[in-house]
Amino acid sequence: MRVSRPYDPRAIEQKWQSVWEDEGLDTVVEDGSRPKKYVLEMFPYPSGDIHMGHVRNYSIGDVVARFSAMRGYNVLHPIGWDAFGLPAENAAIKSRTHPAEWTYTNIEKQWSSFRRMGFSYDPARIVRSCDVEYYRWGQWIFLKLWERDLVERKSSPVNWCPSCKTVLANEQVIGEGVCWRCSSVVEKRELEQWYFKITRYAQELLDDLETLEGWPDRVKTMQANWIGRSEGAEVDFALCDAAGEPTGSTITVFTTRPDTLFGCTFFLLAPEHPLVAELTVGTPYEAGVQAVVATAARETAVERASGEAEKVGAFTGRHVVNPVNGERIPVWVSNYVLMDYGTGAVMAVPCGDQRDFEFARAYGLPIPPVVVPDDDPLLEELRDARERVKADVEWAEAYDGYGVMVQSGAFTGMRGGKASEGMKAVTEWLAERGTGRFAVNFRLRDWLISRQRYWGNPIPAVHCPSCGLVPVPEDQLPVVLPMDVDITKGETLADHPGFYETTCPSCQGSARRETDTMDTFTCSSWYYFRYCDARNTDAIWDPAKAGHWMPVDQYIGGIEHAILHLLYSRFFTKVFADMGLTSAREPFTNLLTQGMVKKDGETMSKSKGNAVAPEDMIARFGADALRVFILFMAPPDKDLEWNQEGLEGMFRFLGRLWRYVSDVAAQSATGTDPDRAAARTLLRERHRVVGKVTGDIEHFGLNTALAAMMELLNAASDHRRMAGDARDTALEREVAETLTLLIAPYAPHMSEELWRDILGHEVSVHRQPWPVFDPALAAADEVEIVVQVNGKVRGRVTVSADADERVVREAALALPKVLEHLEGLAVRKVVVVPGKLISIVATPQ
RNA sequence: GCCCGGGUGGCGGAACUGGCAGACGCGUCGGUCUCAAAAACCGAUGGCCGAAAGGUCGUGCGGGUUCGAUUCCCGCCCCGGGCACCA
Repeated sequence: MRVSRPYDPRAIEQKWQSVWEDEGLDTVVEDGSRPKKYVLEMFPYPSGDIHMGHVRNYSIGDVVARFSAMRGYNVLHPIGWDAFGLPAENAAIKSRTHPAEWTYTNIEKQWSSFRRMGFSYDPARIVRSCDVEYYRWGQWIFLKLWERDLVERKSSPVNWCPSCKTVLANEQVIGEGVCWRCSSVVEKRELEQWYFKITRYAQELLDDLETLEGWPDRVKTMQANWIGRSEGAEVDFALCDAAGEPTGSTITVFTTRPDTLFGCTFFLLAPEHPLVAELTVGTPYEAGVQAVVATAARETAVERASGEAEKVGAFTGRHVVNPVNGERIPVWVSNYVLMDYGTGAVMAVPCGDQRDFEFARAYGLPIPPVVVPDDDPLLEELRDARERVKADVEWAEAYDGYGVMVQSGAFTGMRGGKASEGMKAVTEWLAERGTGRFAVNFRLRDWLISRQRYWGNPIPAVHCPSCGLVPVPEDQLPVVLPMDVDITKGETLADHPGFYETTCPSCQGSARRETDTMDTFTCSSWYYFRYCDARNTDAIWDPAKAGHWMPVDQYIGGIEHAILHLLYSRFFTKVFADMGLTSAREPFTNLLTQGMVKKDGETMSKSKGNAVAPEDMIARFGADALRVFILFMAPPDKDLEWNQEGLEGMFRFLGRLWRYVSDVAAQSATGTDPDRAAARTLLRERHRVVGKVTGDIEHFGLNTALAAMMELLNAASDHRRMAGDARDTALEREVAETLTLLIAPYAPHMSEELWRDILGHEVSVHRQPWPVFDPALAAADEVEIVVQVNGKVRGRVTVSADADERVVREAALALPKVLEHLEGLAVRKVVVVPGKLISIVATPQ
C-alpha cells in the first residue's frame, strides 16, 4: 500500500514533460483508419514572454486536441511562429541586436513556455516564417499568383503609416483611420506598389460565407460588410467642352439609384480625380478648384473617414449631359467624393441623398423631387407630372426610401427606391441606348502587399530597364534575405547594393532587384497548409497530405483577425484550390474567437502595468492549475476577468481530486459490503457527469464541464464520508479513474501522474479512450416533481420516473400544503410537465 | 446614425427546445482539529418580514403573450465591440 503524498505540481510537471518528449507522445502520424481532426490555434508572433492571452488561446486548443484524441480521432495539433514583422526591427534598434537574433531568441523562450504549459504540439511540424525553408515557398506563391494574373504593380493613393514608415493595406487601417499595429494616424500618398488581386474573388468570398456554419455570425457579418457588395448601374455622362458642346468622351459613374437620374442636377469629381486638372488648368475656375483640392489634401484620414469634414466644393466651369433627359449639368469638385470607391465620380441627386442635399443647399443648387414618399402631400401635386414643374423641394432633408417616381419622363408613376422596379426600368432603358448597364460594385480593394521594411519576405521580382517587371524564375528561388543590413542605422534592402544589384533574368542586362518585402499577412495566409507537410523540401506541400488534413476542423484565435488574417487566408485557399493544391475552398470549418483576459476591467498589457506573468503563476501553482483556472472562469468566447483567488481555488480543487484518487488507490478493494442505495446514487452521478462533460466539451462549455467534474468529486467525497465502511470500493476505484480521464485534457500532468504512478497503469492517460456512459444508468429512477398553485411553488412530490400524469396529479392534490392554498378555489386547469412539474390553476368559485 | 454582442447574488458565472433562478467556484460568516495559527474538513450564505414554520419581492426599465418568462413579442435605458461621406 502506497503512502499518499501531497499534490506537488513542481515535482510532476517537468517530469512528465520530458517523459512525453522521450516517448514522442505528441508526434502525429497520419492514420487513415481513424477520422482526422485538425485542431489549430492562430500561431503567435514571437514578441517575447508569453502572456495570458496566449495561455487562454492555447489552453482551449489543447483541451480540444486532447479530448478529440481520446475520442478516437487522428489529431493534428501543430504550432509555429509568425516570425517576420516590424516589432523585431524596433527591438533590434533598441537593443542593438539583429532582428533575426531577437526573433529566434524569443521563439526559443516561447517554446519553453509552451512546453511548461504542457501543450501537446507536434515538435516535428514547427514552422517559423522567417526560415528560408518556409519563406521561399511564400515567394513561390507570389510567382504562382503572378502567373495567374493575380499580381499587379500600380500607382494609386495608398495608406502610409508615418510611424512604421511603410504602406498598409486597407484592412490594416482600422477604427478612425489608424494603423492596426501602432495606432498612428495614417496618411494618403500616391505611390506605386504591389497588389494581390483579391477583388477577383470578392463574390466568392462573400457567397461562401454562407457555407461557414461553424463561424460566429458576427465575424461573417464583419467580412460581408467589409466586402461591401452593392448592386446598381454604371451610367455614362457625355463630357462637354468649354463652350458647352458635347465631346466624344464620357465620364462613368456608379450608382445604386439610377431611378433618381431625373433628379440629377449636378455632377461631382473627387479632388484626386485625374480629370480635375485636365478640365481646369488655365481656366478662371482653376484657382477655386485648386483650393478645394488643397483642403481635401490637408484633411486627415480621421476627418475624412468620419464624415465630419465640412463639405466644400468648386465649379469646374464644365458640364456633362444627363443621358436620360439631355440636360446639361455642371461638374463640381468636392471633398466628399472618394477616389477609391466606384469611379471617383458621382451623379448628385440632392432630393435623394443627404450628402448631395446638403451640398446643394450650401451652394444654391436646385433640388427637384423625383422620388416622393407615399404619404407626402407633394405626391398629389406631382403624381402625373412627367416634365419638371417643381425645380426645388422644401424638404428639410433628402428622402432615400421607397416612393413614387415623379418628374421622371416615361418612368413617372413607377416605384422608385433601392433595387426597385424603376431602378431596373431606367437601367434597361440606358442599356438599350448604350449609355448605362447593370453593375455590381465592391468596397473591397485589392490587397496591397509590398512593405518598405527589412524584416520580411523579399518580393521575388526584378526591375529591368528594357524588359520592365520580371519575375524571378522559380529555379532561382529563394531570394534570400541578406543578414548584413544594419537596421540600427535605418537601413533597408534599398540601401544594400549587394542585394539589389542583379541581372535581368530575361535579357541578362543589369537590373535592379525589388527591395520591398511582403506584408507579413502573406506569411500567415498559408502556414496551416504547410503544417500538413512541414519538412517538404521539393514542394510547398504534398497535395495528398493536405488532402488528408485540410480543412482545419477547429480554428481558435482572437476576434481582432475577423477581417484581416481570416479574409486573406480564405482568399489564398481559394487560389490554392484553383491551382489544384487542395480541394478545400475554405480553410477553416469551425471558428472560435476567444475572449480577452482582463484585469480590473481592462485588457492586460505591459504598458498598463496590469499584466500577470504566466510564468510566475506556473511557478507558484503549476501549469495545470493555471490551465484549469483560465478555462473555468468564463466560457471561451467571453472576456475573462483575472482573479488570483480563483486560481488558488482551482489549485485547491486539483489538490482535493489528487487526494481522493490517492486515497482510493491506496485502499484495499475488498472487504466491504456496499450500501446499495448510496452506491446507486454515486453510480448515477458518475454516468450523468460523463455525459455532461462529453457534451459540454463538444460545445465549448469548457467551464461547465469542469463544474460537472467538481460535482462528481463532491458526490464521491460525500459517498466516501457518509457511507463509511459500507461504501462501494470497486465503484470508488471506477470513479477515481473516470475523474482522472475526464480531467486529462485540462490538467495533463496531474492526470498522468495519477494514472500511471498512483493508479498504476502502464500506458499514458492521453492514450486512453474517453470514458463511456450509459444514459440508462444516468437516469434517476425516482424524480421530484414541483407542485405549483397559481404559478407559485407550494410543494414537491417524489414519484417513480415513469409515473404517469394521473399518479402525479393525485399525489400533488393530496399534499396538505396544496390543499391549503386551494381552499375556497376551484381548480380550472392542471398542466403536467413529465418529470418536472405540475401546475395547478385555480380561481375563486 | 447603422449592425452585432451583453446587462442574473458581494464577485466570476449556471439554467437543454418557456418549467424549482442562482449549478460550480471565489469571497464572507460560523464550526471541527490545534497551545495557537495556517492548511484541511464540516455548515451557512439573493433582498426584505419573521424566533421559527413560513411569507414576500427578485434576472437593466416599462408593457404584452402564457397555467408558467432570465428565455418569446413590443417600446426604452445602460455597457462593450464593429462599421460609418461607399454614391
